[in-house]
Amino acid sequence: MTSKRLLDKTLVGTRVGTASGQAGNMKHAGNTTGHGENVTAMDCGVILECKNGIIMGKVLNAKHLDDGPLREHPSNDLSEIDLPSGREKHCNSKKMGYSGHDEERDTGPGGVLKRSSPTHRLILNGQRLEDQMHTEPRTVVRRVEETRCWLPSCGADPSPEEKYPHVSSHIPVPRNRKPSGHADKEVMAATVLTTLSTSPLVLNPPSAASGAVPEPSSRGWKECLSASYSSSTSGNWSWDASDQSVPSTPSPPLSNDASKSFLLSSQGDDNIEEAESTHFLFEDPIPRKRKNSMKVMFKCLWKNCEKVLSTSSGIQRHIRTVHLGRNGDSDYSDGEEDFYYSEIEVNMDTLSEGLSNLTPTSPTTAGPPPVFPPVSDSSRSEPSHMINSPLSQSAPSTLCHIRTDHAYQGPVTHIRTVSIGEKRQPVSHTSVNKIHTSNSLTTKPSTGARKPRGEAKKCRKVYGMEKKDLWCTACRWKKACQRFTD
DNA sequence: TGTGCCGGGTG
DNA sequence: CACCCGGCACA
Repeated sequence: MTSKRLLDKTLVGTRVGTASGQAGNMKHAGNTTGHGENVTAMDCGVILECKNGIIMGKVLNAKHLDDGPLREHPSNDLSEIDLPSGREKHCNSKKMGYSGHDEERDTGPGGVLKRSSPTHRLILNGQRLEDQMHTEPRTVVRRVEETRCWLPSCGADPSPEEKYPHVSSHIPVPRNRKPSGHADKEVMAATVLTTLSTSPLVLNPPSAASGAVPEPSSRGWKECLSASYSSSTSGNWSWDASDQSVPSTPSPPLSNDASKSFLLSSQGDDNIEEAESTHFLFEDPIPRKRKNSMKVMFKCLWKNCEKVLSTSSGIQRHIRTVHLGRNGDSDYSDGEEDFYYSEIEVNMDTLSEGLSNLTPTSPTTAGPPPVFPPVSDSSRSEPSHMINSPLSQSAPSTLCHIRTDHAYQGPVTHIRTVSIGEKRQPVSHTSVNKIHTSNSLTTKPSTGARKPRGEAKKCRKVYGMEKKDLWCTACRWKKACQRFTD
């Protein structure tokens, strides 16, 4: 397990170019990793090195990283990539990453691939890379064999005898490919390279990047790779080659709008979670109240799930049983679950408030990520979540009393306002009541909630006990006065 | 403590 | 429903 994670985190730590802007986007979406310009990704003896926007692929023994010079192959020498269609979806649904709970990994400077990117998980021939690492001796240093990109957009000329269907799911493998063993490593290497190419920085190197990127070569493999992915048969996600934006995360399949959080774009039916995620993953505009109110939670990243559990074991079990279809009774874990959840810091205080405000009917939950408008001085002191909440828009931020109609009060109409601090709520204000019940722990049950006493004199005061017959019926019945309403 | 009135009981 | 009242919360 330890070794696996070590390898995984190495694998994910790849960065191409400087791309600070893109990296910033990714940072929003999750934890990042990577360490600067030249980053090496290694797994299963595959070394990927990114220099000036070119992915250098190497296959070697992980154990021999320090052994002598390594042969490097420019990106246009990417080797054979064989993604059986039956596996590709799986591959796409996996994220290449590490399980990690290592904060240092998570926050590496300029990182690109975030650990919450299940897409980058590499599974080849039904076997994960780390599995290979466990089963194969690492004693061979091999170079990645060269092959031409066969995709049409690359102008490649794949051998006619290769019957691979269309594009995307397969990249033809030379027939002289070695049937096993090292070949698998080569495949892995190629796949790693391919997977890494899905990085936004690779597909869309920012113009502000170092500028040292050799444009022709990078464009070539960019086109190949993006075209390959654009026609992915996974069906869950894809992006057009013309669309240079990239799914920031994989499976859970995501929007191709990398500028937005994957959570924002893909979880329309789970707004609460969405908002939470937004809150946690984006740069938090909401000042946290107290540090000691923070709690680490574990959020499932599976599409349309996003279950949040308080323990890593719990979330692993959830993923294992619910998403991976494994035996829930078995405690066996190869760590794959690690790739499908991420840690989030939950501010327990704001969480409850946020959940309260983000009811399914809340208009704020259906829109884009919150853009906090300039607020007035008076509202600036309010909690941030109030700014966009429906309540804050329809009601003054200050508490105001509610005057409710009563059956005894007759056809008296009021323009009523609802306030958080109010105890009593008309039954018709269901959405408001929801907010209150979840927002205020001190809210009492329906019994005992009273409206504030009115200022006006009532029949008793006006007429006195002596003239009780002059009282309104409500007063006589000890009900809310009909005659002298507030 | 007086007042307002909610909730519930009775017919 | 109409009527009544116990009991609570608030001023």
